[in-house]
Amino acid sequence: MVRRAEQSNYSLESIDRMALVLKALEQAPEQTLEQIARLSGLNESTALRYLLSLSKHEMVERNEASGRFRLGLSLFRLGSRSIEYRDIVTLSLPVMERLLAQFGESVNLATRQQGQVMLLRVLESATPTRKGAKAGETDAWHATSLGKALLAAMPGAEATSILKGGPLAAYTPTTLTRYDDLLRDLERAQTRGYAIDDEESVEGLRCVGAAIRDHAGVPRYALSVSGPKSRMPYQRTEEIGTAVMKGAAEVSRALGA
Amino acid sequence: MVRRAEQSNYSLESIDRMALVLKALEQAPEQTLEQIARLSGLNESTALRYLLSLSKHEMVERNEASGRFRLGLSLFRLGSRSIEYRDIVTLSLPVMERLLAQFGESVNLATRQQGQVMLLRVLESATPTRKGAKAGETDAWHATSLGKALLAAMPGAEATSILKGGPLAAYTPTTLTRYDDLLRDLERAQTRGYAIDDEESVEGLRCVGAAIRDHAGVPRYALSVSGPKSRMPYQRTEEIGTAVMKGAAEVSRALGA
DNA sequence: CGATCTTATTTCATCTAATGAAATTGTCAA
DNA sequence: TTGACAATTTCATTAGATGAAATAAGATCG
Repeated sequence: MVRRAEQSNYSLESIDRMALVLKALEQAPEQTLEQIARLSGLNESTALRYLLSLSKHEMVERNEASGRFRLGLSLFRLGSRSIEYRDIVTLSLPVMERLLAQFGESVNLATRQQGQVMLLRVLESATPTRKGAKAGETDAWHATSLGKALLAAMPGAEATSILKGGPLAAYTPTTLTRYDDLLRDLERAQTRGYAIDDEESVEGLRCVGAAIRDHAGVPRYALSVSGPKSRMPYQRTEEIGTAVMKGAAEVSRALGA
Repeated sequence: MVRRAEQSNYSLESIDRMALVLKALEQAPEQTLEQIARLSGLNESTALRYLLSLSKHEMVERNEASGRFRLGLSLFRLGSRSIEYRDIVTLSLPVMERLLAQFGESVNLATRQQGQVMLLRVLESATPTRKGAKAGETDAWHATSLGKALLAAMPGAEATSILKGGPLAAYTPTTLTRYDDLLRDLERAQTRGYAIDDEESVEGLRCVGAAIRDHAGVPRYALSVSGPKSRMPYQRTEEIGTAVMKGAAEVSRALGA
């Protein structure tokens, strides 16, 4: 009954082109036909046809006044459905709620998506100082506890190939932009069991994160707690880190790791 | 510069077929090729090609063990982007937060999408008893305060055409399933300024909602507060209803109504 | 108020690339 | 082992996608 497709040339070009259009629309909130054509590399006629066709299904909308195009609400509906029934979301929710209740800081769940780290769910701290990250956003691999927790948990070769994808951008003065520093940090995370982001992505923000392994033992998700450094002194970081690690292990077990 | 497409035959069939596939995938969390082909009306070969092509872009994923198909995480990412920059979401957030703080009950924002009422944003009450609705879900027009608030605010002919779409399904014993009853209820909502859902969609749940008008005065969104009837006696319903109505008017003004 | 410019939309001849019936292959269950 | 079932691949056919060029609608400027 189960047989997996092997042919790579088994792909519709129109779907690839549609994906190019959507990828272009992701780049900015609202764009003109010209911009979209340029970004997607499609002929203007073709880009317009894709945009109008997608509009019909509300996957693309346009600003009535300016005629510009933007991503449509059908995508929001489909996207909501796409995580609704995932085990990872339902299984980690109780753990996330417990961490939020215990420490009062924001709790985040992320996964790998198209080579990036994407937030799946965010439980926000009730305090006014919070990062304000939203599910669906993508984070840097090397500058967040979520990304580093995943990197530290995966085979070295895989981590290397991800990091080779681009330079280590500096988001703050403490971002680890040197390869050696990062590798050492990942080793520390490995022995410690959780990764630390000490203002490396956002100034004033400290996070601790640990990887979650799926049924096959693959580190596919990561759990983190993040808060302003004023409320996250190093001693507390250790305490929270241990709890995050335990929580991640608990979810891993629930997934059948 | 702005010229609007008029030709309806300006649409790519491959995009229509892709939409059929995605629509089929929305019906259930995970499906076999056969189910998807049947639901979408496509030939199995064709359906498979679309599914594999969409998989390449992570808009579709498959269960490794069973080979079944499901909606992919790219859609979640795209969907998040699609509401990120909308005025309605940013403008109503402060109002929603104020209502949550004031009454301690869940606050919901919805819009029309593909002929249905879809939740755009939900701020959940901190109490354990809460509906647990999630953004992206769709609600019944005739059995929720959000739907009824929209119906009551739109021209009668439009409301009628929406309601003619199907029978008035009964979700609870108090759901208004008779056309006359519903119309009378909508009239009451009109004079009152907000709609009430008194356990009409979920037993034990009471909601009050009001419509938000866009810059052109079209009732495009709705705001509601929902809570268990134990905490929503009629007197409080009135108080909250007035606040919701005022909040909705505030957002309408912010949108330029 | 008209001319000009910019950008979106439409047309249409060409031929790429999508289709689906049938054959094949892999898995599961007996 | 052997069917039975469902997924995958092949391939001849032609539907339907493409893009260059023409057109139309606003916007801007003099």
